[in-house]
Amino acid sequence: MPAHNADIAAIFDEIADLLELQQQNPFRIRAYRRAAQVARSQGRELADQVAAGRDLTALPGIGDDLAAKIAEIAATGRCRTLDALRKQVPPGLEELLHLPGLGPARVRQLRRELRITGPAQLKAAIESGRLRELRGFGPKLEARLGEALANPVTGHRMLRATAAEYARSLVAHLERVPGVKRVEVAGSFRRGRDTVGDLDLLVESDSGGPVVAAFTSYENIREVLAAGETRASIRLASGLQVDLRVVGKASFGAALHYFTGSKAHSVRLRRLAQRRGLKVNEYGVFRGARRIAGKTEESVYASLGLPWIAPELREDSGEFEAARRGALPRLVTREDLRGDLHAHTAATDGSASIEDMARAARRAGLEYLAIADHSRYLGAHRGLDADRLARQVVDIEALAGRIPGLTLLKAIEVDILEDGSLALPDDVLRQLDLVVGAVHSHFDLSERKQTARLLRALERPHFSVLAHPTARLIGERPPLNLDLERVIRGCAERGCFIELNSQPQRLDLDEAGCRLAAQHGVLVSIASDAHGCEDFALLDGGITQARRGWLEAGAVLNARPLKELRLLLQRTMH
DNA sequence: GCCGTTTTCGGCCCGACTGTTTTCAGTCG
Repeated sequence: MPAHNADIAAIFDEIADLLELQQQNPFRIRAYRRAAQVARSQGRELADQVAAGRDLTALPGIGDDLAAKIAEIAATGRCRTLDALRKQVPPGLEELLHLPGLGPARVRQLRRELRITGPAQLKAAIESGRLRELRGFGPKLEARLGEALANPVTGHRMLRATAAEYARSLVAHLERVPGVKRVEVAGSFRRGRDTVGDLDLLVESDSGGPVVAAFTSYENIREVLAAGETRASIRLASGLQVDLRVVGKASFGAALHYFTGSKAHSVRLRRLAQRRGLKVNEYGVFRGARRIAGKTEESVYASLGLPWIAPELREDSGEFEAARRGALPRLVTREDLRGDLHAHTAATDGSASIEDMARAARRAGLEYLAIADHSRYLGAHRGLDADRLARQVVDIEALAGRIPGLTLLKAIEVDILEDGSLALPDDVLRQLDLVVGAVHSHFDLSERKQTARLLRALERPHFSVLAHPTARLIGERPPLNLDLERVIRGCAERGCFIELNSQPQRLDLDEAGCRLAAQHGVLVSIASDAHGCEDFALLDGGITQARRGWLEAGAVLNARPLKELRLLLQRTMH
């Protein structure tokens, strides 16, 4: 089985955990953690890069040793270093390491003094009262560990769109506190990740006390995890953890930068500063005791000779190198979008008429809209067959010119069947402006079969855009077993396009897929997949994801003017 | 284990909060 980047990352993270338990050189441990991060953020499969003979030591944080380990994992799916470590460390210790409040030092202490090597023994030690006799373990830690053992970590991440609702009301709550001048959501939310593990709120105020007090007395709190002068953490009833920091005006930019992260990006920035004899912390950039920057993020970057880097790019996955070369992308914005190539109506599972959807699209600032309702396929209710599609085409044509500033395009979201054929015949598809193809069944084929299925679909005479390419539903359904790079190459060869579906649960392509598409010159259709008039707002989420994937307007199909779009689509409809 | 406009060895990001201490180690972000 070929090793994917996520597999490589998991192996490096586990090596780091095990080395930590053995109290090895912390910088060696950090190197493995960094490598895991780098592997995860790669757009292209490392295994493919190895096969293509690429020198992996060109990647940040990857030297001769780690490059060799990546090659080993790519070739064998295993890593001898990890295999050896696993023999030296009892398997339960790693589980203990992931409990809140336990780090390597305490896990080693548990093993040394109580012979505890796993969760079950820890539980027994708590129940027998032996745990609290250990130096450094008191009643609070005991209670916290007992809790964690009783309720195994959900570790669940929340959809960004869901977290946004909590963020909105928390921000409004804090903005009402006297003395608060500014509130920003930082963290992975600001970086635009599709899911967030927690919310990080940053407040500008001269005194932290009242802000912390207001924060920790917010309504839906399950528990206050920590509360100091300038910092506090709460857990909401929903389980969402929210962290607060309060800083003064002179530090706001530095703090916003620091709490936006990512950690890898921040660490990299601090190292750059260090080499220049500067120190960066959340209060500013310092030369000795003198603050030389920090009021704005721009000032922080500028003090290091760098242009401001957009939050979506801050993953230490090439943005520093690009910034130094003056080659940062001009990321696509919502204003760049001229149309939307995937929307539904009440004819299938949408809620509005063609005309209402068209007017809503116009209100959302779009110039063209493709009506792409579902085709009928096995088991689907109300999908369009050839006759109903023909009638819808007539309806769409009847609206031509009736909605000022908006052009309707005739399309279909046609099912890709198990064998790669499409659910409607060629002579029906031919009458449309574009064909959007999608997988809605047979999600569990092998990688070989699934890849072949999609490649066959792309080869159909009428096929324009591959919709939600991996069919993932975040937190519900994993992505298809797919050689995505092979499929993207297929799109390039065939002149087809690939979709970034903006539904919050899909956001499919992901950021790595976006980078792959751009590398292969395949234009991305950022689509709302709207099922109602309000759904064009979802395009914002798609744009955020596209920005995380380094996409510029030139790489986005529906940023093209209508005339140009028509030419591109015609080539897919011969 | 990585890395270099202070280079091939000697460094490696930084601070707040907690719990348990009695001056601080460990954890966390």
